[in-house]
Amino acid sequence: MQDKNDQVIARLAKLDKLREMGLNPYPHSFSRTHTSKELLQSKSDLLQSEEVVRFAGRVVRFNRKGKMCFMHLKDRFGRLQVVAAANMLQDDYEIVKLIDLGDFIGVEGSMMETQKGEFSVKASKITMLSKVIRPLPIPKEMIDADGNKTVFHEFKDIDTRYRKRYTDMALNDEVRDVFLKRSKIMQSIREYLISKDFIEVETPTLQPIYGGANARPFTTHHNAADMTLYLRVAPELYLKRCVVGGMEKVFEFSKNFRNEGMDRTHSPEFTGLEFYEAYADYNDMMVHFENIYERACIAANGSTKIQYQGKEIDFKAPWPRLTVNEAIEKYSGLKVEDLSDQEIQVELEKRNAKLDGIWTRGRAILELFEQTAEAHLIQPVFIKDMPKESTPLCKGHRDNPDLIEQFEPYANGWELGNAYTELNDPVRQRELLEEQVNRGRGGEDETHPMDENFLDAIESGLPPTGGVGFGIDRMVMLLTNQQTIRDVQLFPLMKSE
RNA sequence: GAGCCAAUAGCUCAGCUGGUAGAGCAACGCCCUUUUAAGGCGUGGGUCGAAGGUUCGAAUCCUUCUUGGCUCACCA
Repeated sequence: MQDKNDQVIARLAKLDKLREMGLNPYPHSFSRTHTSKELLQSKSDLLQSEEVVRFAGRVVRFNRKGKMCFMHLKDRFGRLQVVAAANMLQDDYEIVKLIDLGDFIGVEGSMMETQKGEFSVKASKITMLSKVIRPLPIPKEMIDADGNKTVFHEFKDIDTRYRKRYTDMALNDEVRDVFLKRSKIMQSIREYLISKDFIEVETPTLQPIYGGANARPFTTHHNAADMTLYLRVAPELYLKRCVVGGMEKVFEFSKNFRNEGMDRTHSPEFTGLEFYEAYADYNDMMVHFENIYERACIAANGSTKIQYQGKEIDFKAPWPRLTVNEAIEKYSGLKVEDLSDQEIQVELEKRNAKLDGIWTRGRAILELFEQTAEAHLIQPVFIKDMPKESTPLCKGHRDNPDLIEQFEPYANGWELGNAYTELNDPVRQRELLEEQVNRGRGGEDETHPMDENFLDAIESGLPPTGGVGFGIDRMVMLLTNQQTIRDVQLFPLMKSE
């Protein structure tokens, strides 16, 4: 190993000693009779029966007292004290002398209470399960009479914690909790969609043509086929092919990759969920969306209400629906319908906003919405009926030719997702995609490639369909009160040290 | 991409206007059979993020770089 400090050397010496004693410091398994949670649950029975239990975990506290030693072992459910006394353990007490903080050990013994009343395993046998050779900066904790926990010398260097997430998780319970909640959130989404008869599918991550979102892709190369491939920016175009194929209701948890900037809410790889339902429209999708969010919130927090950075947000369904124009009027008093293009531009200038690329009335209205309304959208709300310039994949509005049937759910001022009554008119679809290819990406030099195979699919018949896409990471951030996307991704990308 | 801030022992930090590196925890040795941040006595541990520069002398001042954080910009 690279850096050998005194502590590593001391642990390697203990490792040798264990081997000299004829012990395997890395045995193949250990059968537990109880986890820490199970021991606590059967506390009174076990104290009475003096049944022999087998318990294992990582040593997170150590208090040697001559020929006696108190340890706390931590498993995934919590920590529990082990009392290791020389007269009980006989030869095994030699092992106790070679234990360091961070080691995994297994104990066998009966349950007891110490003089201070702490429920503990009275060890009659100790087994080293994994000798750790690198010191773990395990903090000391003090719990006062009121049950408040104070942590001393906490492992908190942010950079190191992301780079060594295994250590971070082992030491900081709150970190592991976030990922437990993430798992519960994903599970609740999956259960909801499956209960509504959706089929979970997997579509390509490596794609010869990328699409479905206006984003810059990562590029890679397949050697044997000698072809350029892209990591997907969104699964949308493939999921629609599934609907064309008759699957009717499909969803996918999709790792998406976008070769753009990184900040508090953007990571180059992130998880999206998209689902599509044949014979449904965007109104049906709003119902699914608010149900999914409400259930996920309950799964993670046991309530529809959360605190996010001091703000209370209630995800209880149903959520209000506002059109873009209604939202602008609500928060600025401006009636967009009555304003000329000129007047809209004046309102934008008043707010120091400028439009990159080609000026169109629709894009200007969207910009005005962002300037006036977005920051106010703390409680969950659906913003719907965007100007038609917004996206080429959405169907026109049934009542207004200037609008499309798109909605974006908002909460905490964040755009949480994006959904449409999907465009299924193949002639119109081709026109819009060709326009996009010709236009390139709003003022930038890169163009969006034309996906002929996707158009062929739409030409082969997409039923009326509603679709939704949203970011799981941002959802987990909200529902676990985390401020940065790195805190909800297990192993976030870091630059090389 | 811009501005500001930070990087010192395994961990958490101190180190003033430049004088040759410090604490607590952890580690090592000894004592201790009911501890709870256990305690007592003793010992070792550092390329002060990296590279240059100024100076008799740099952790400290200057420059550049690296990594991270915050704010802003970009990004449907």
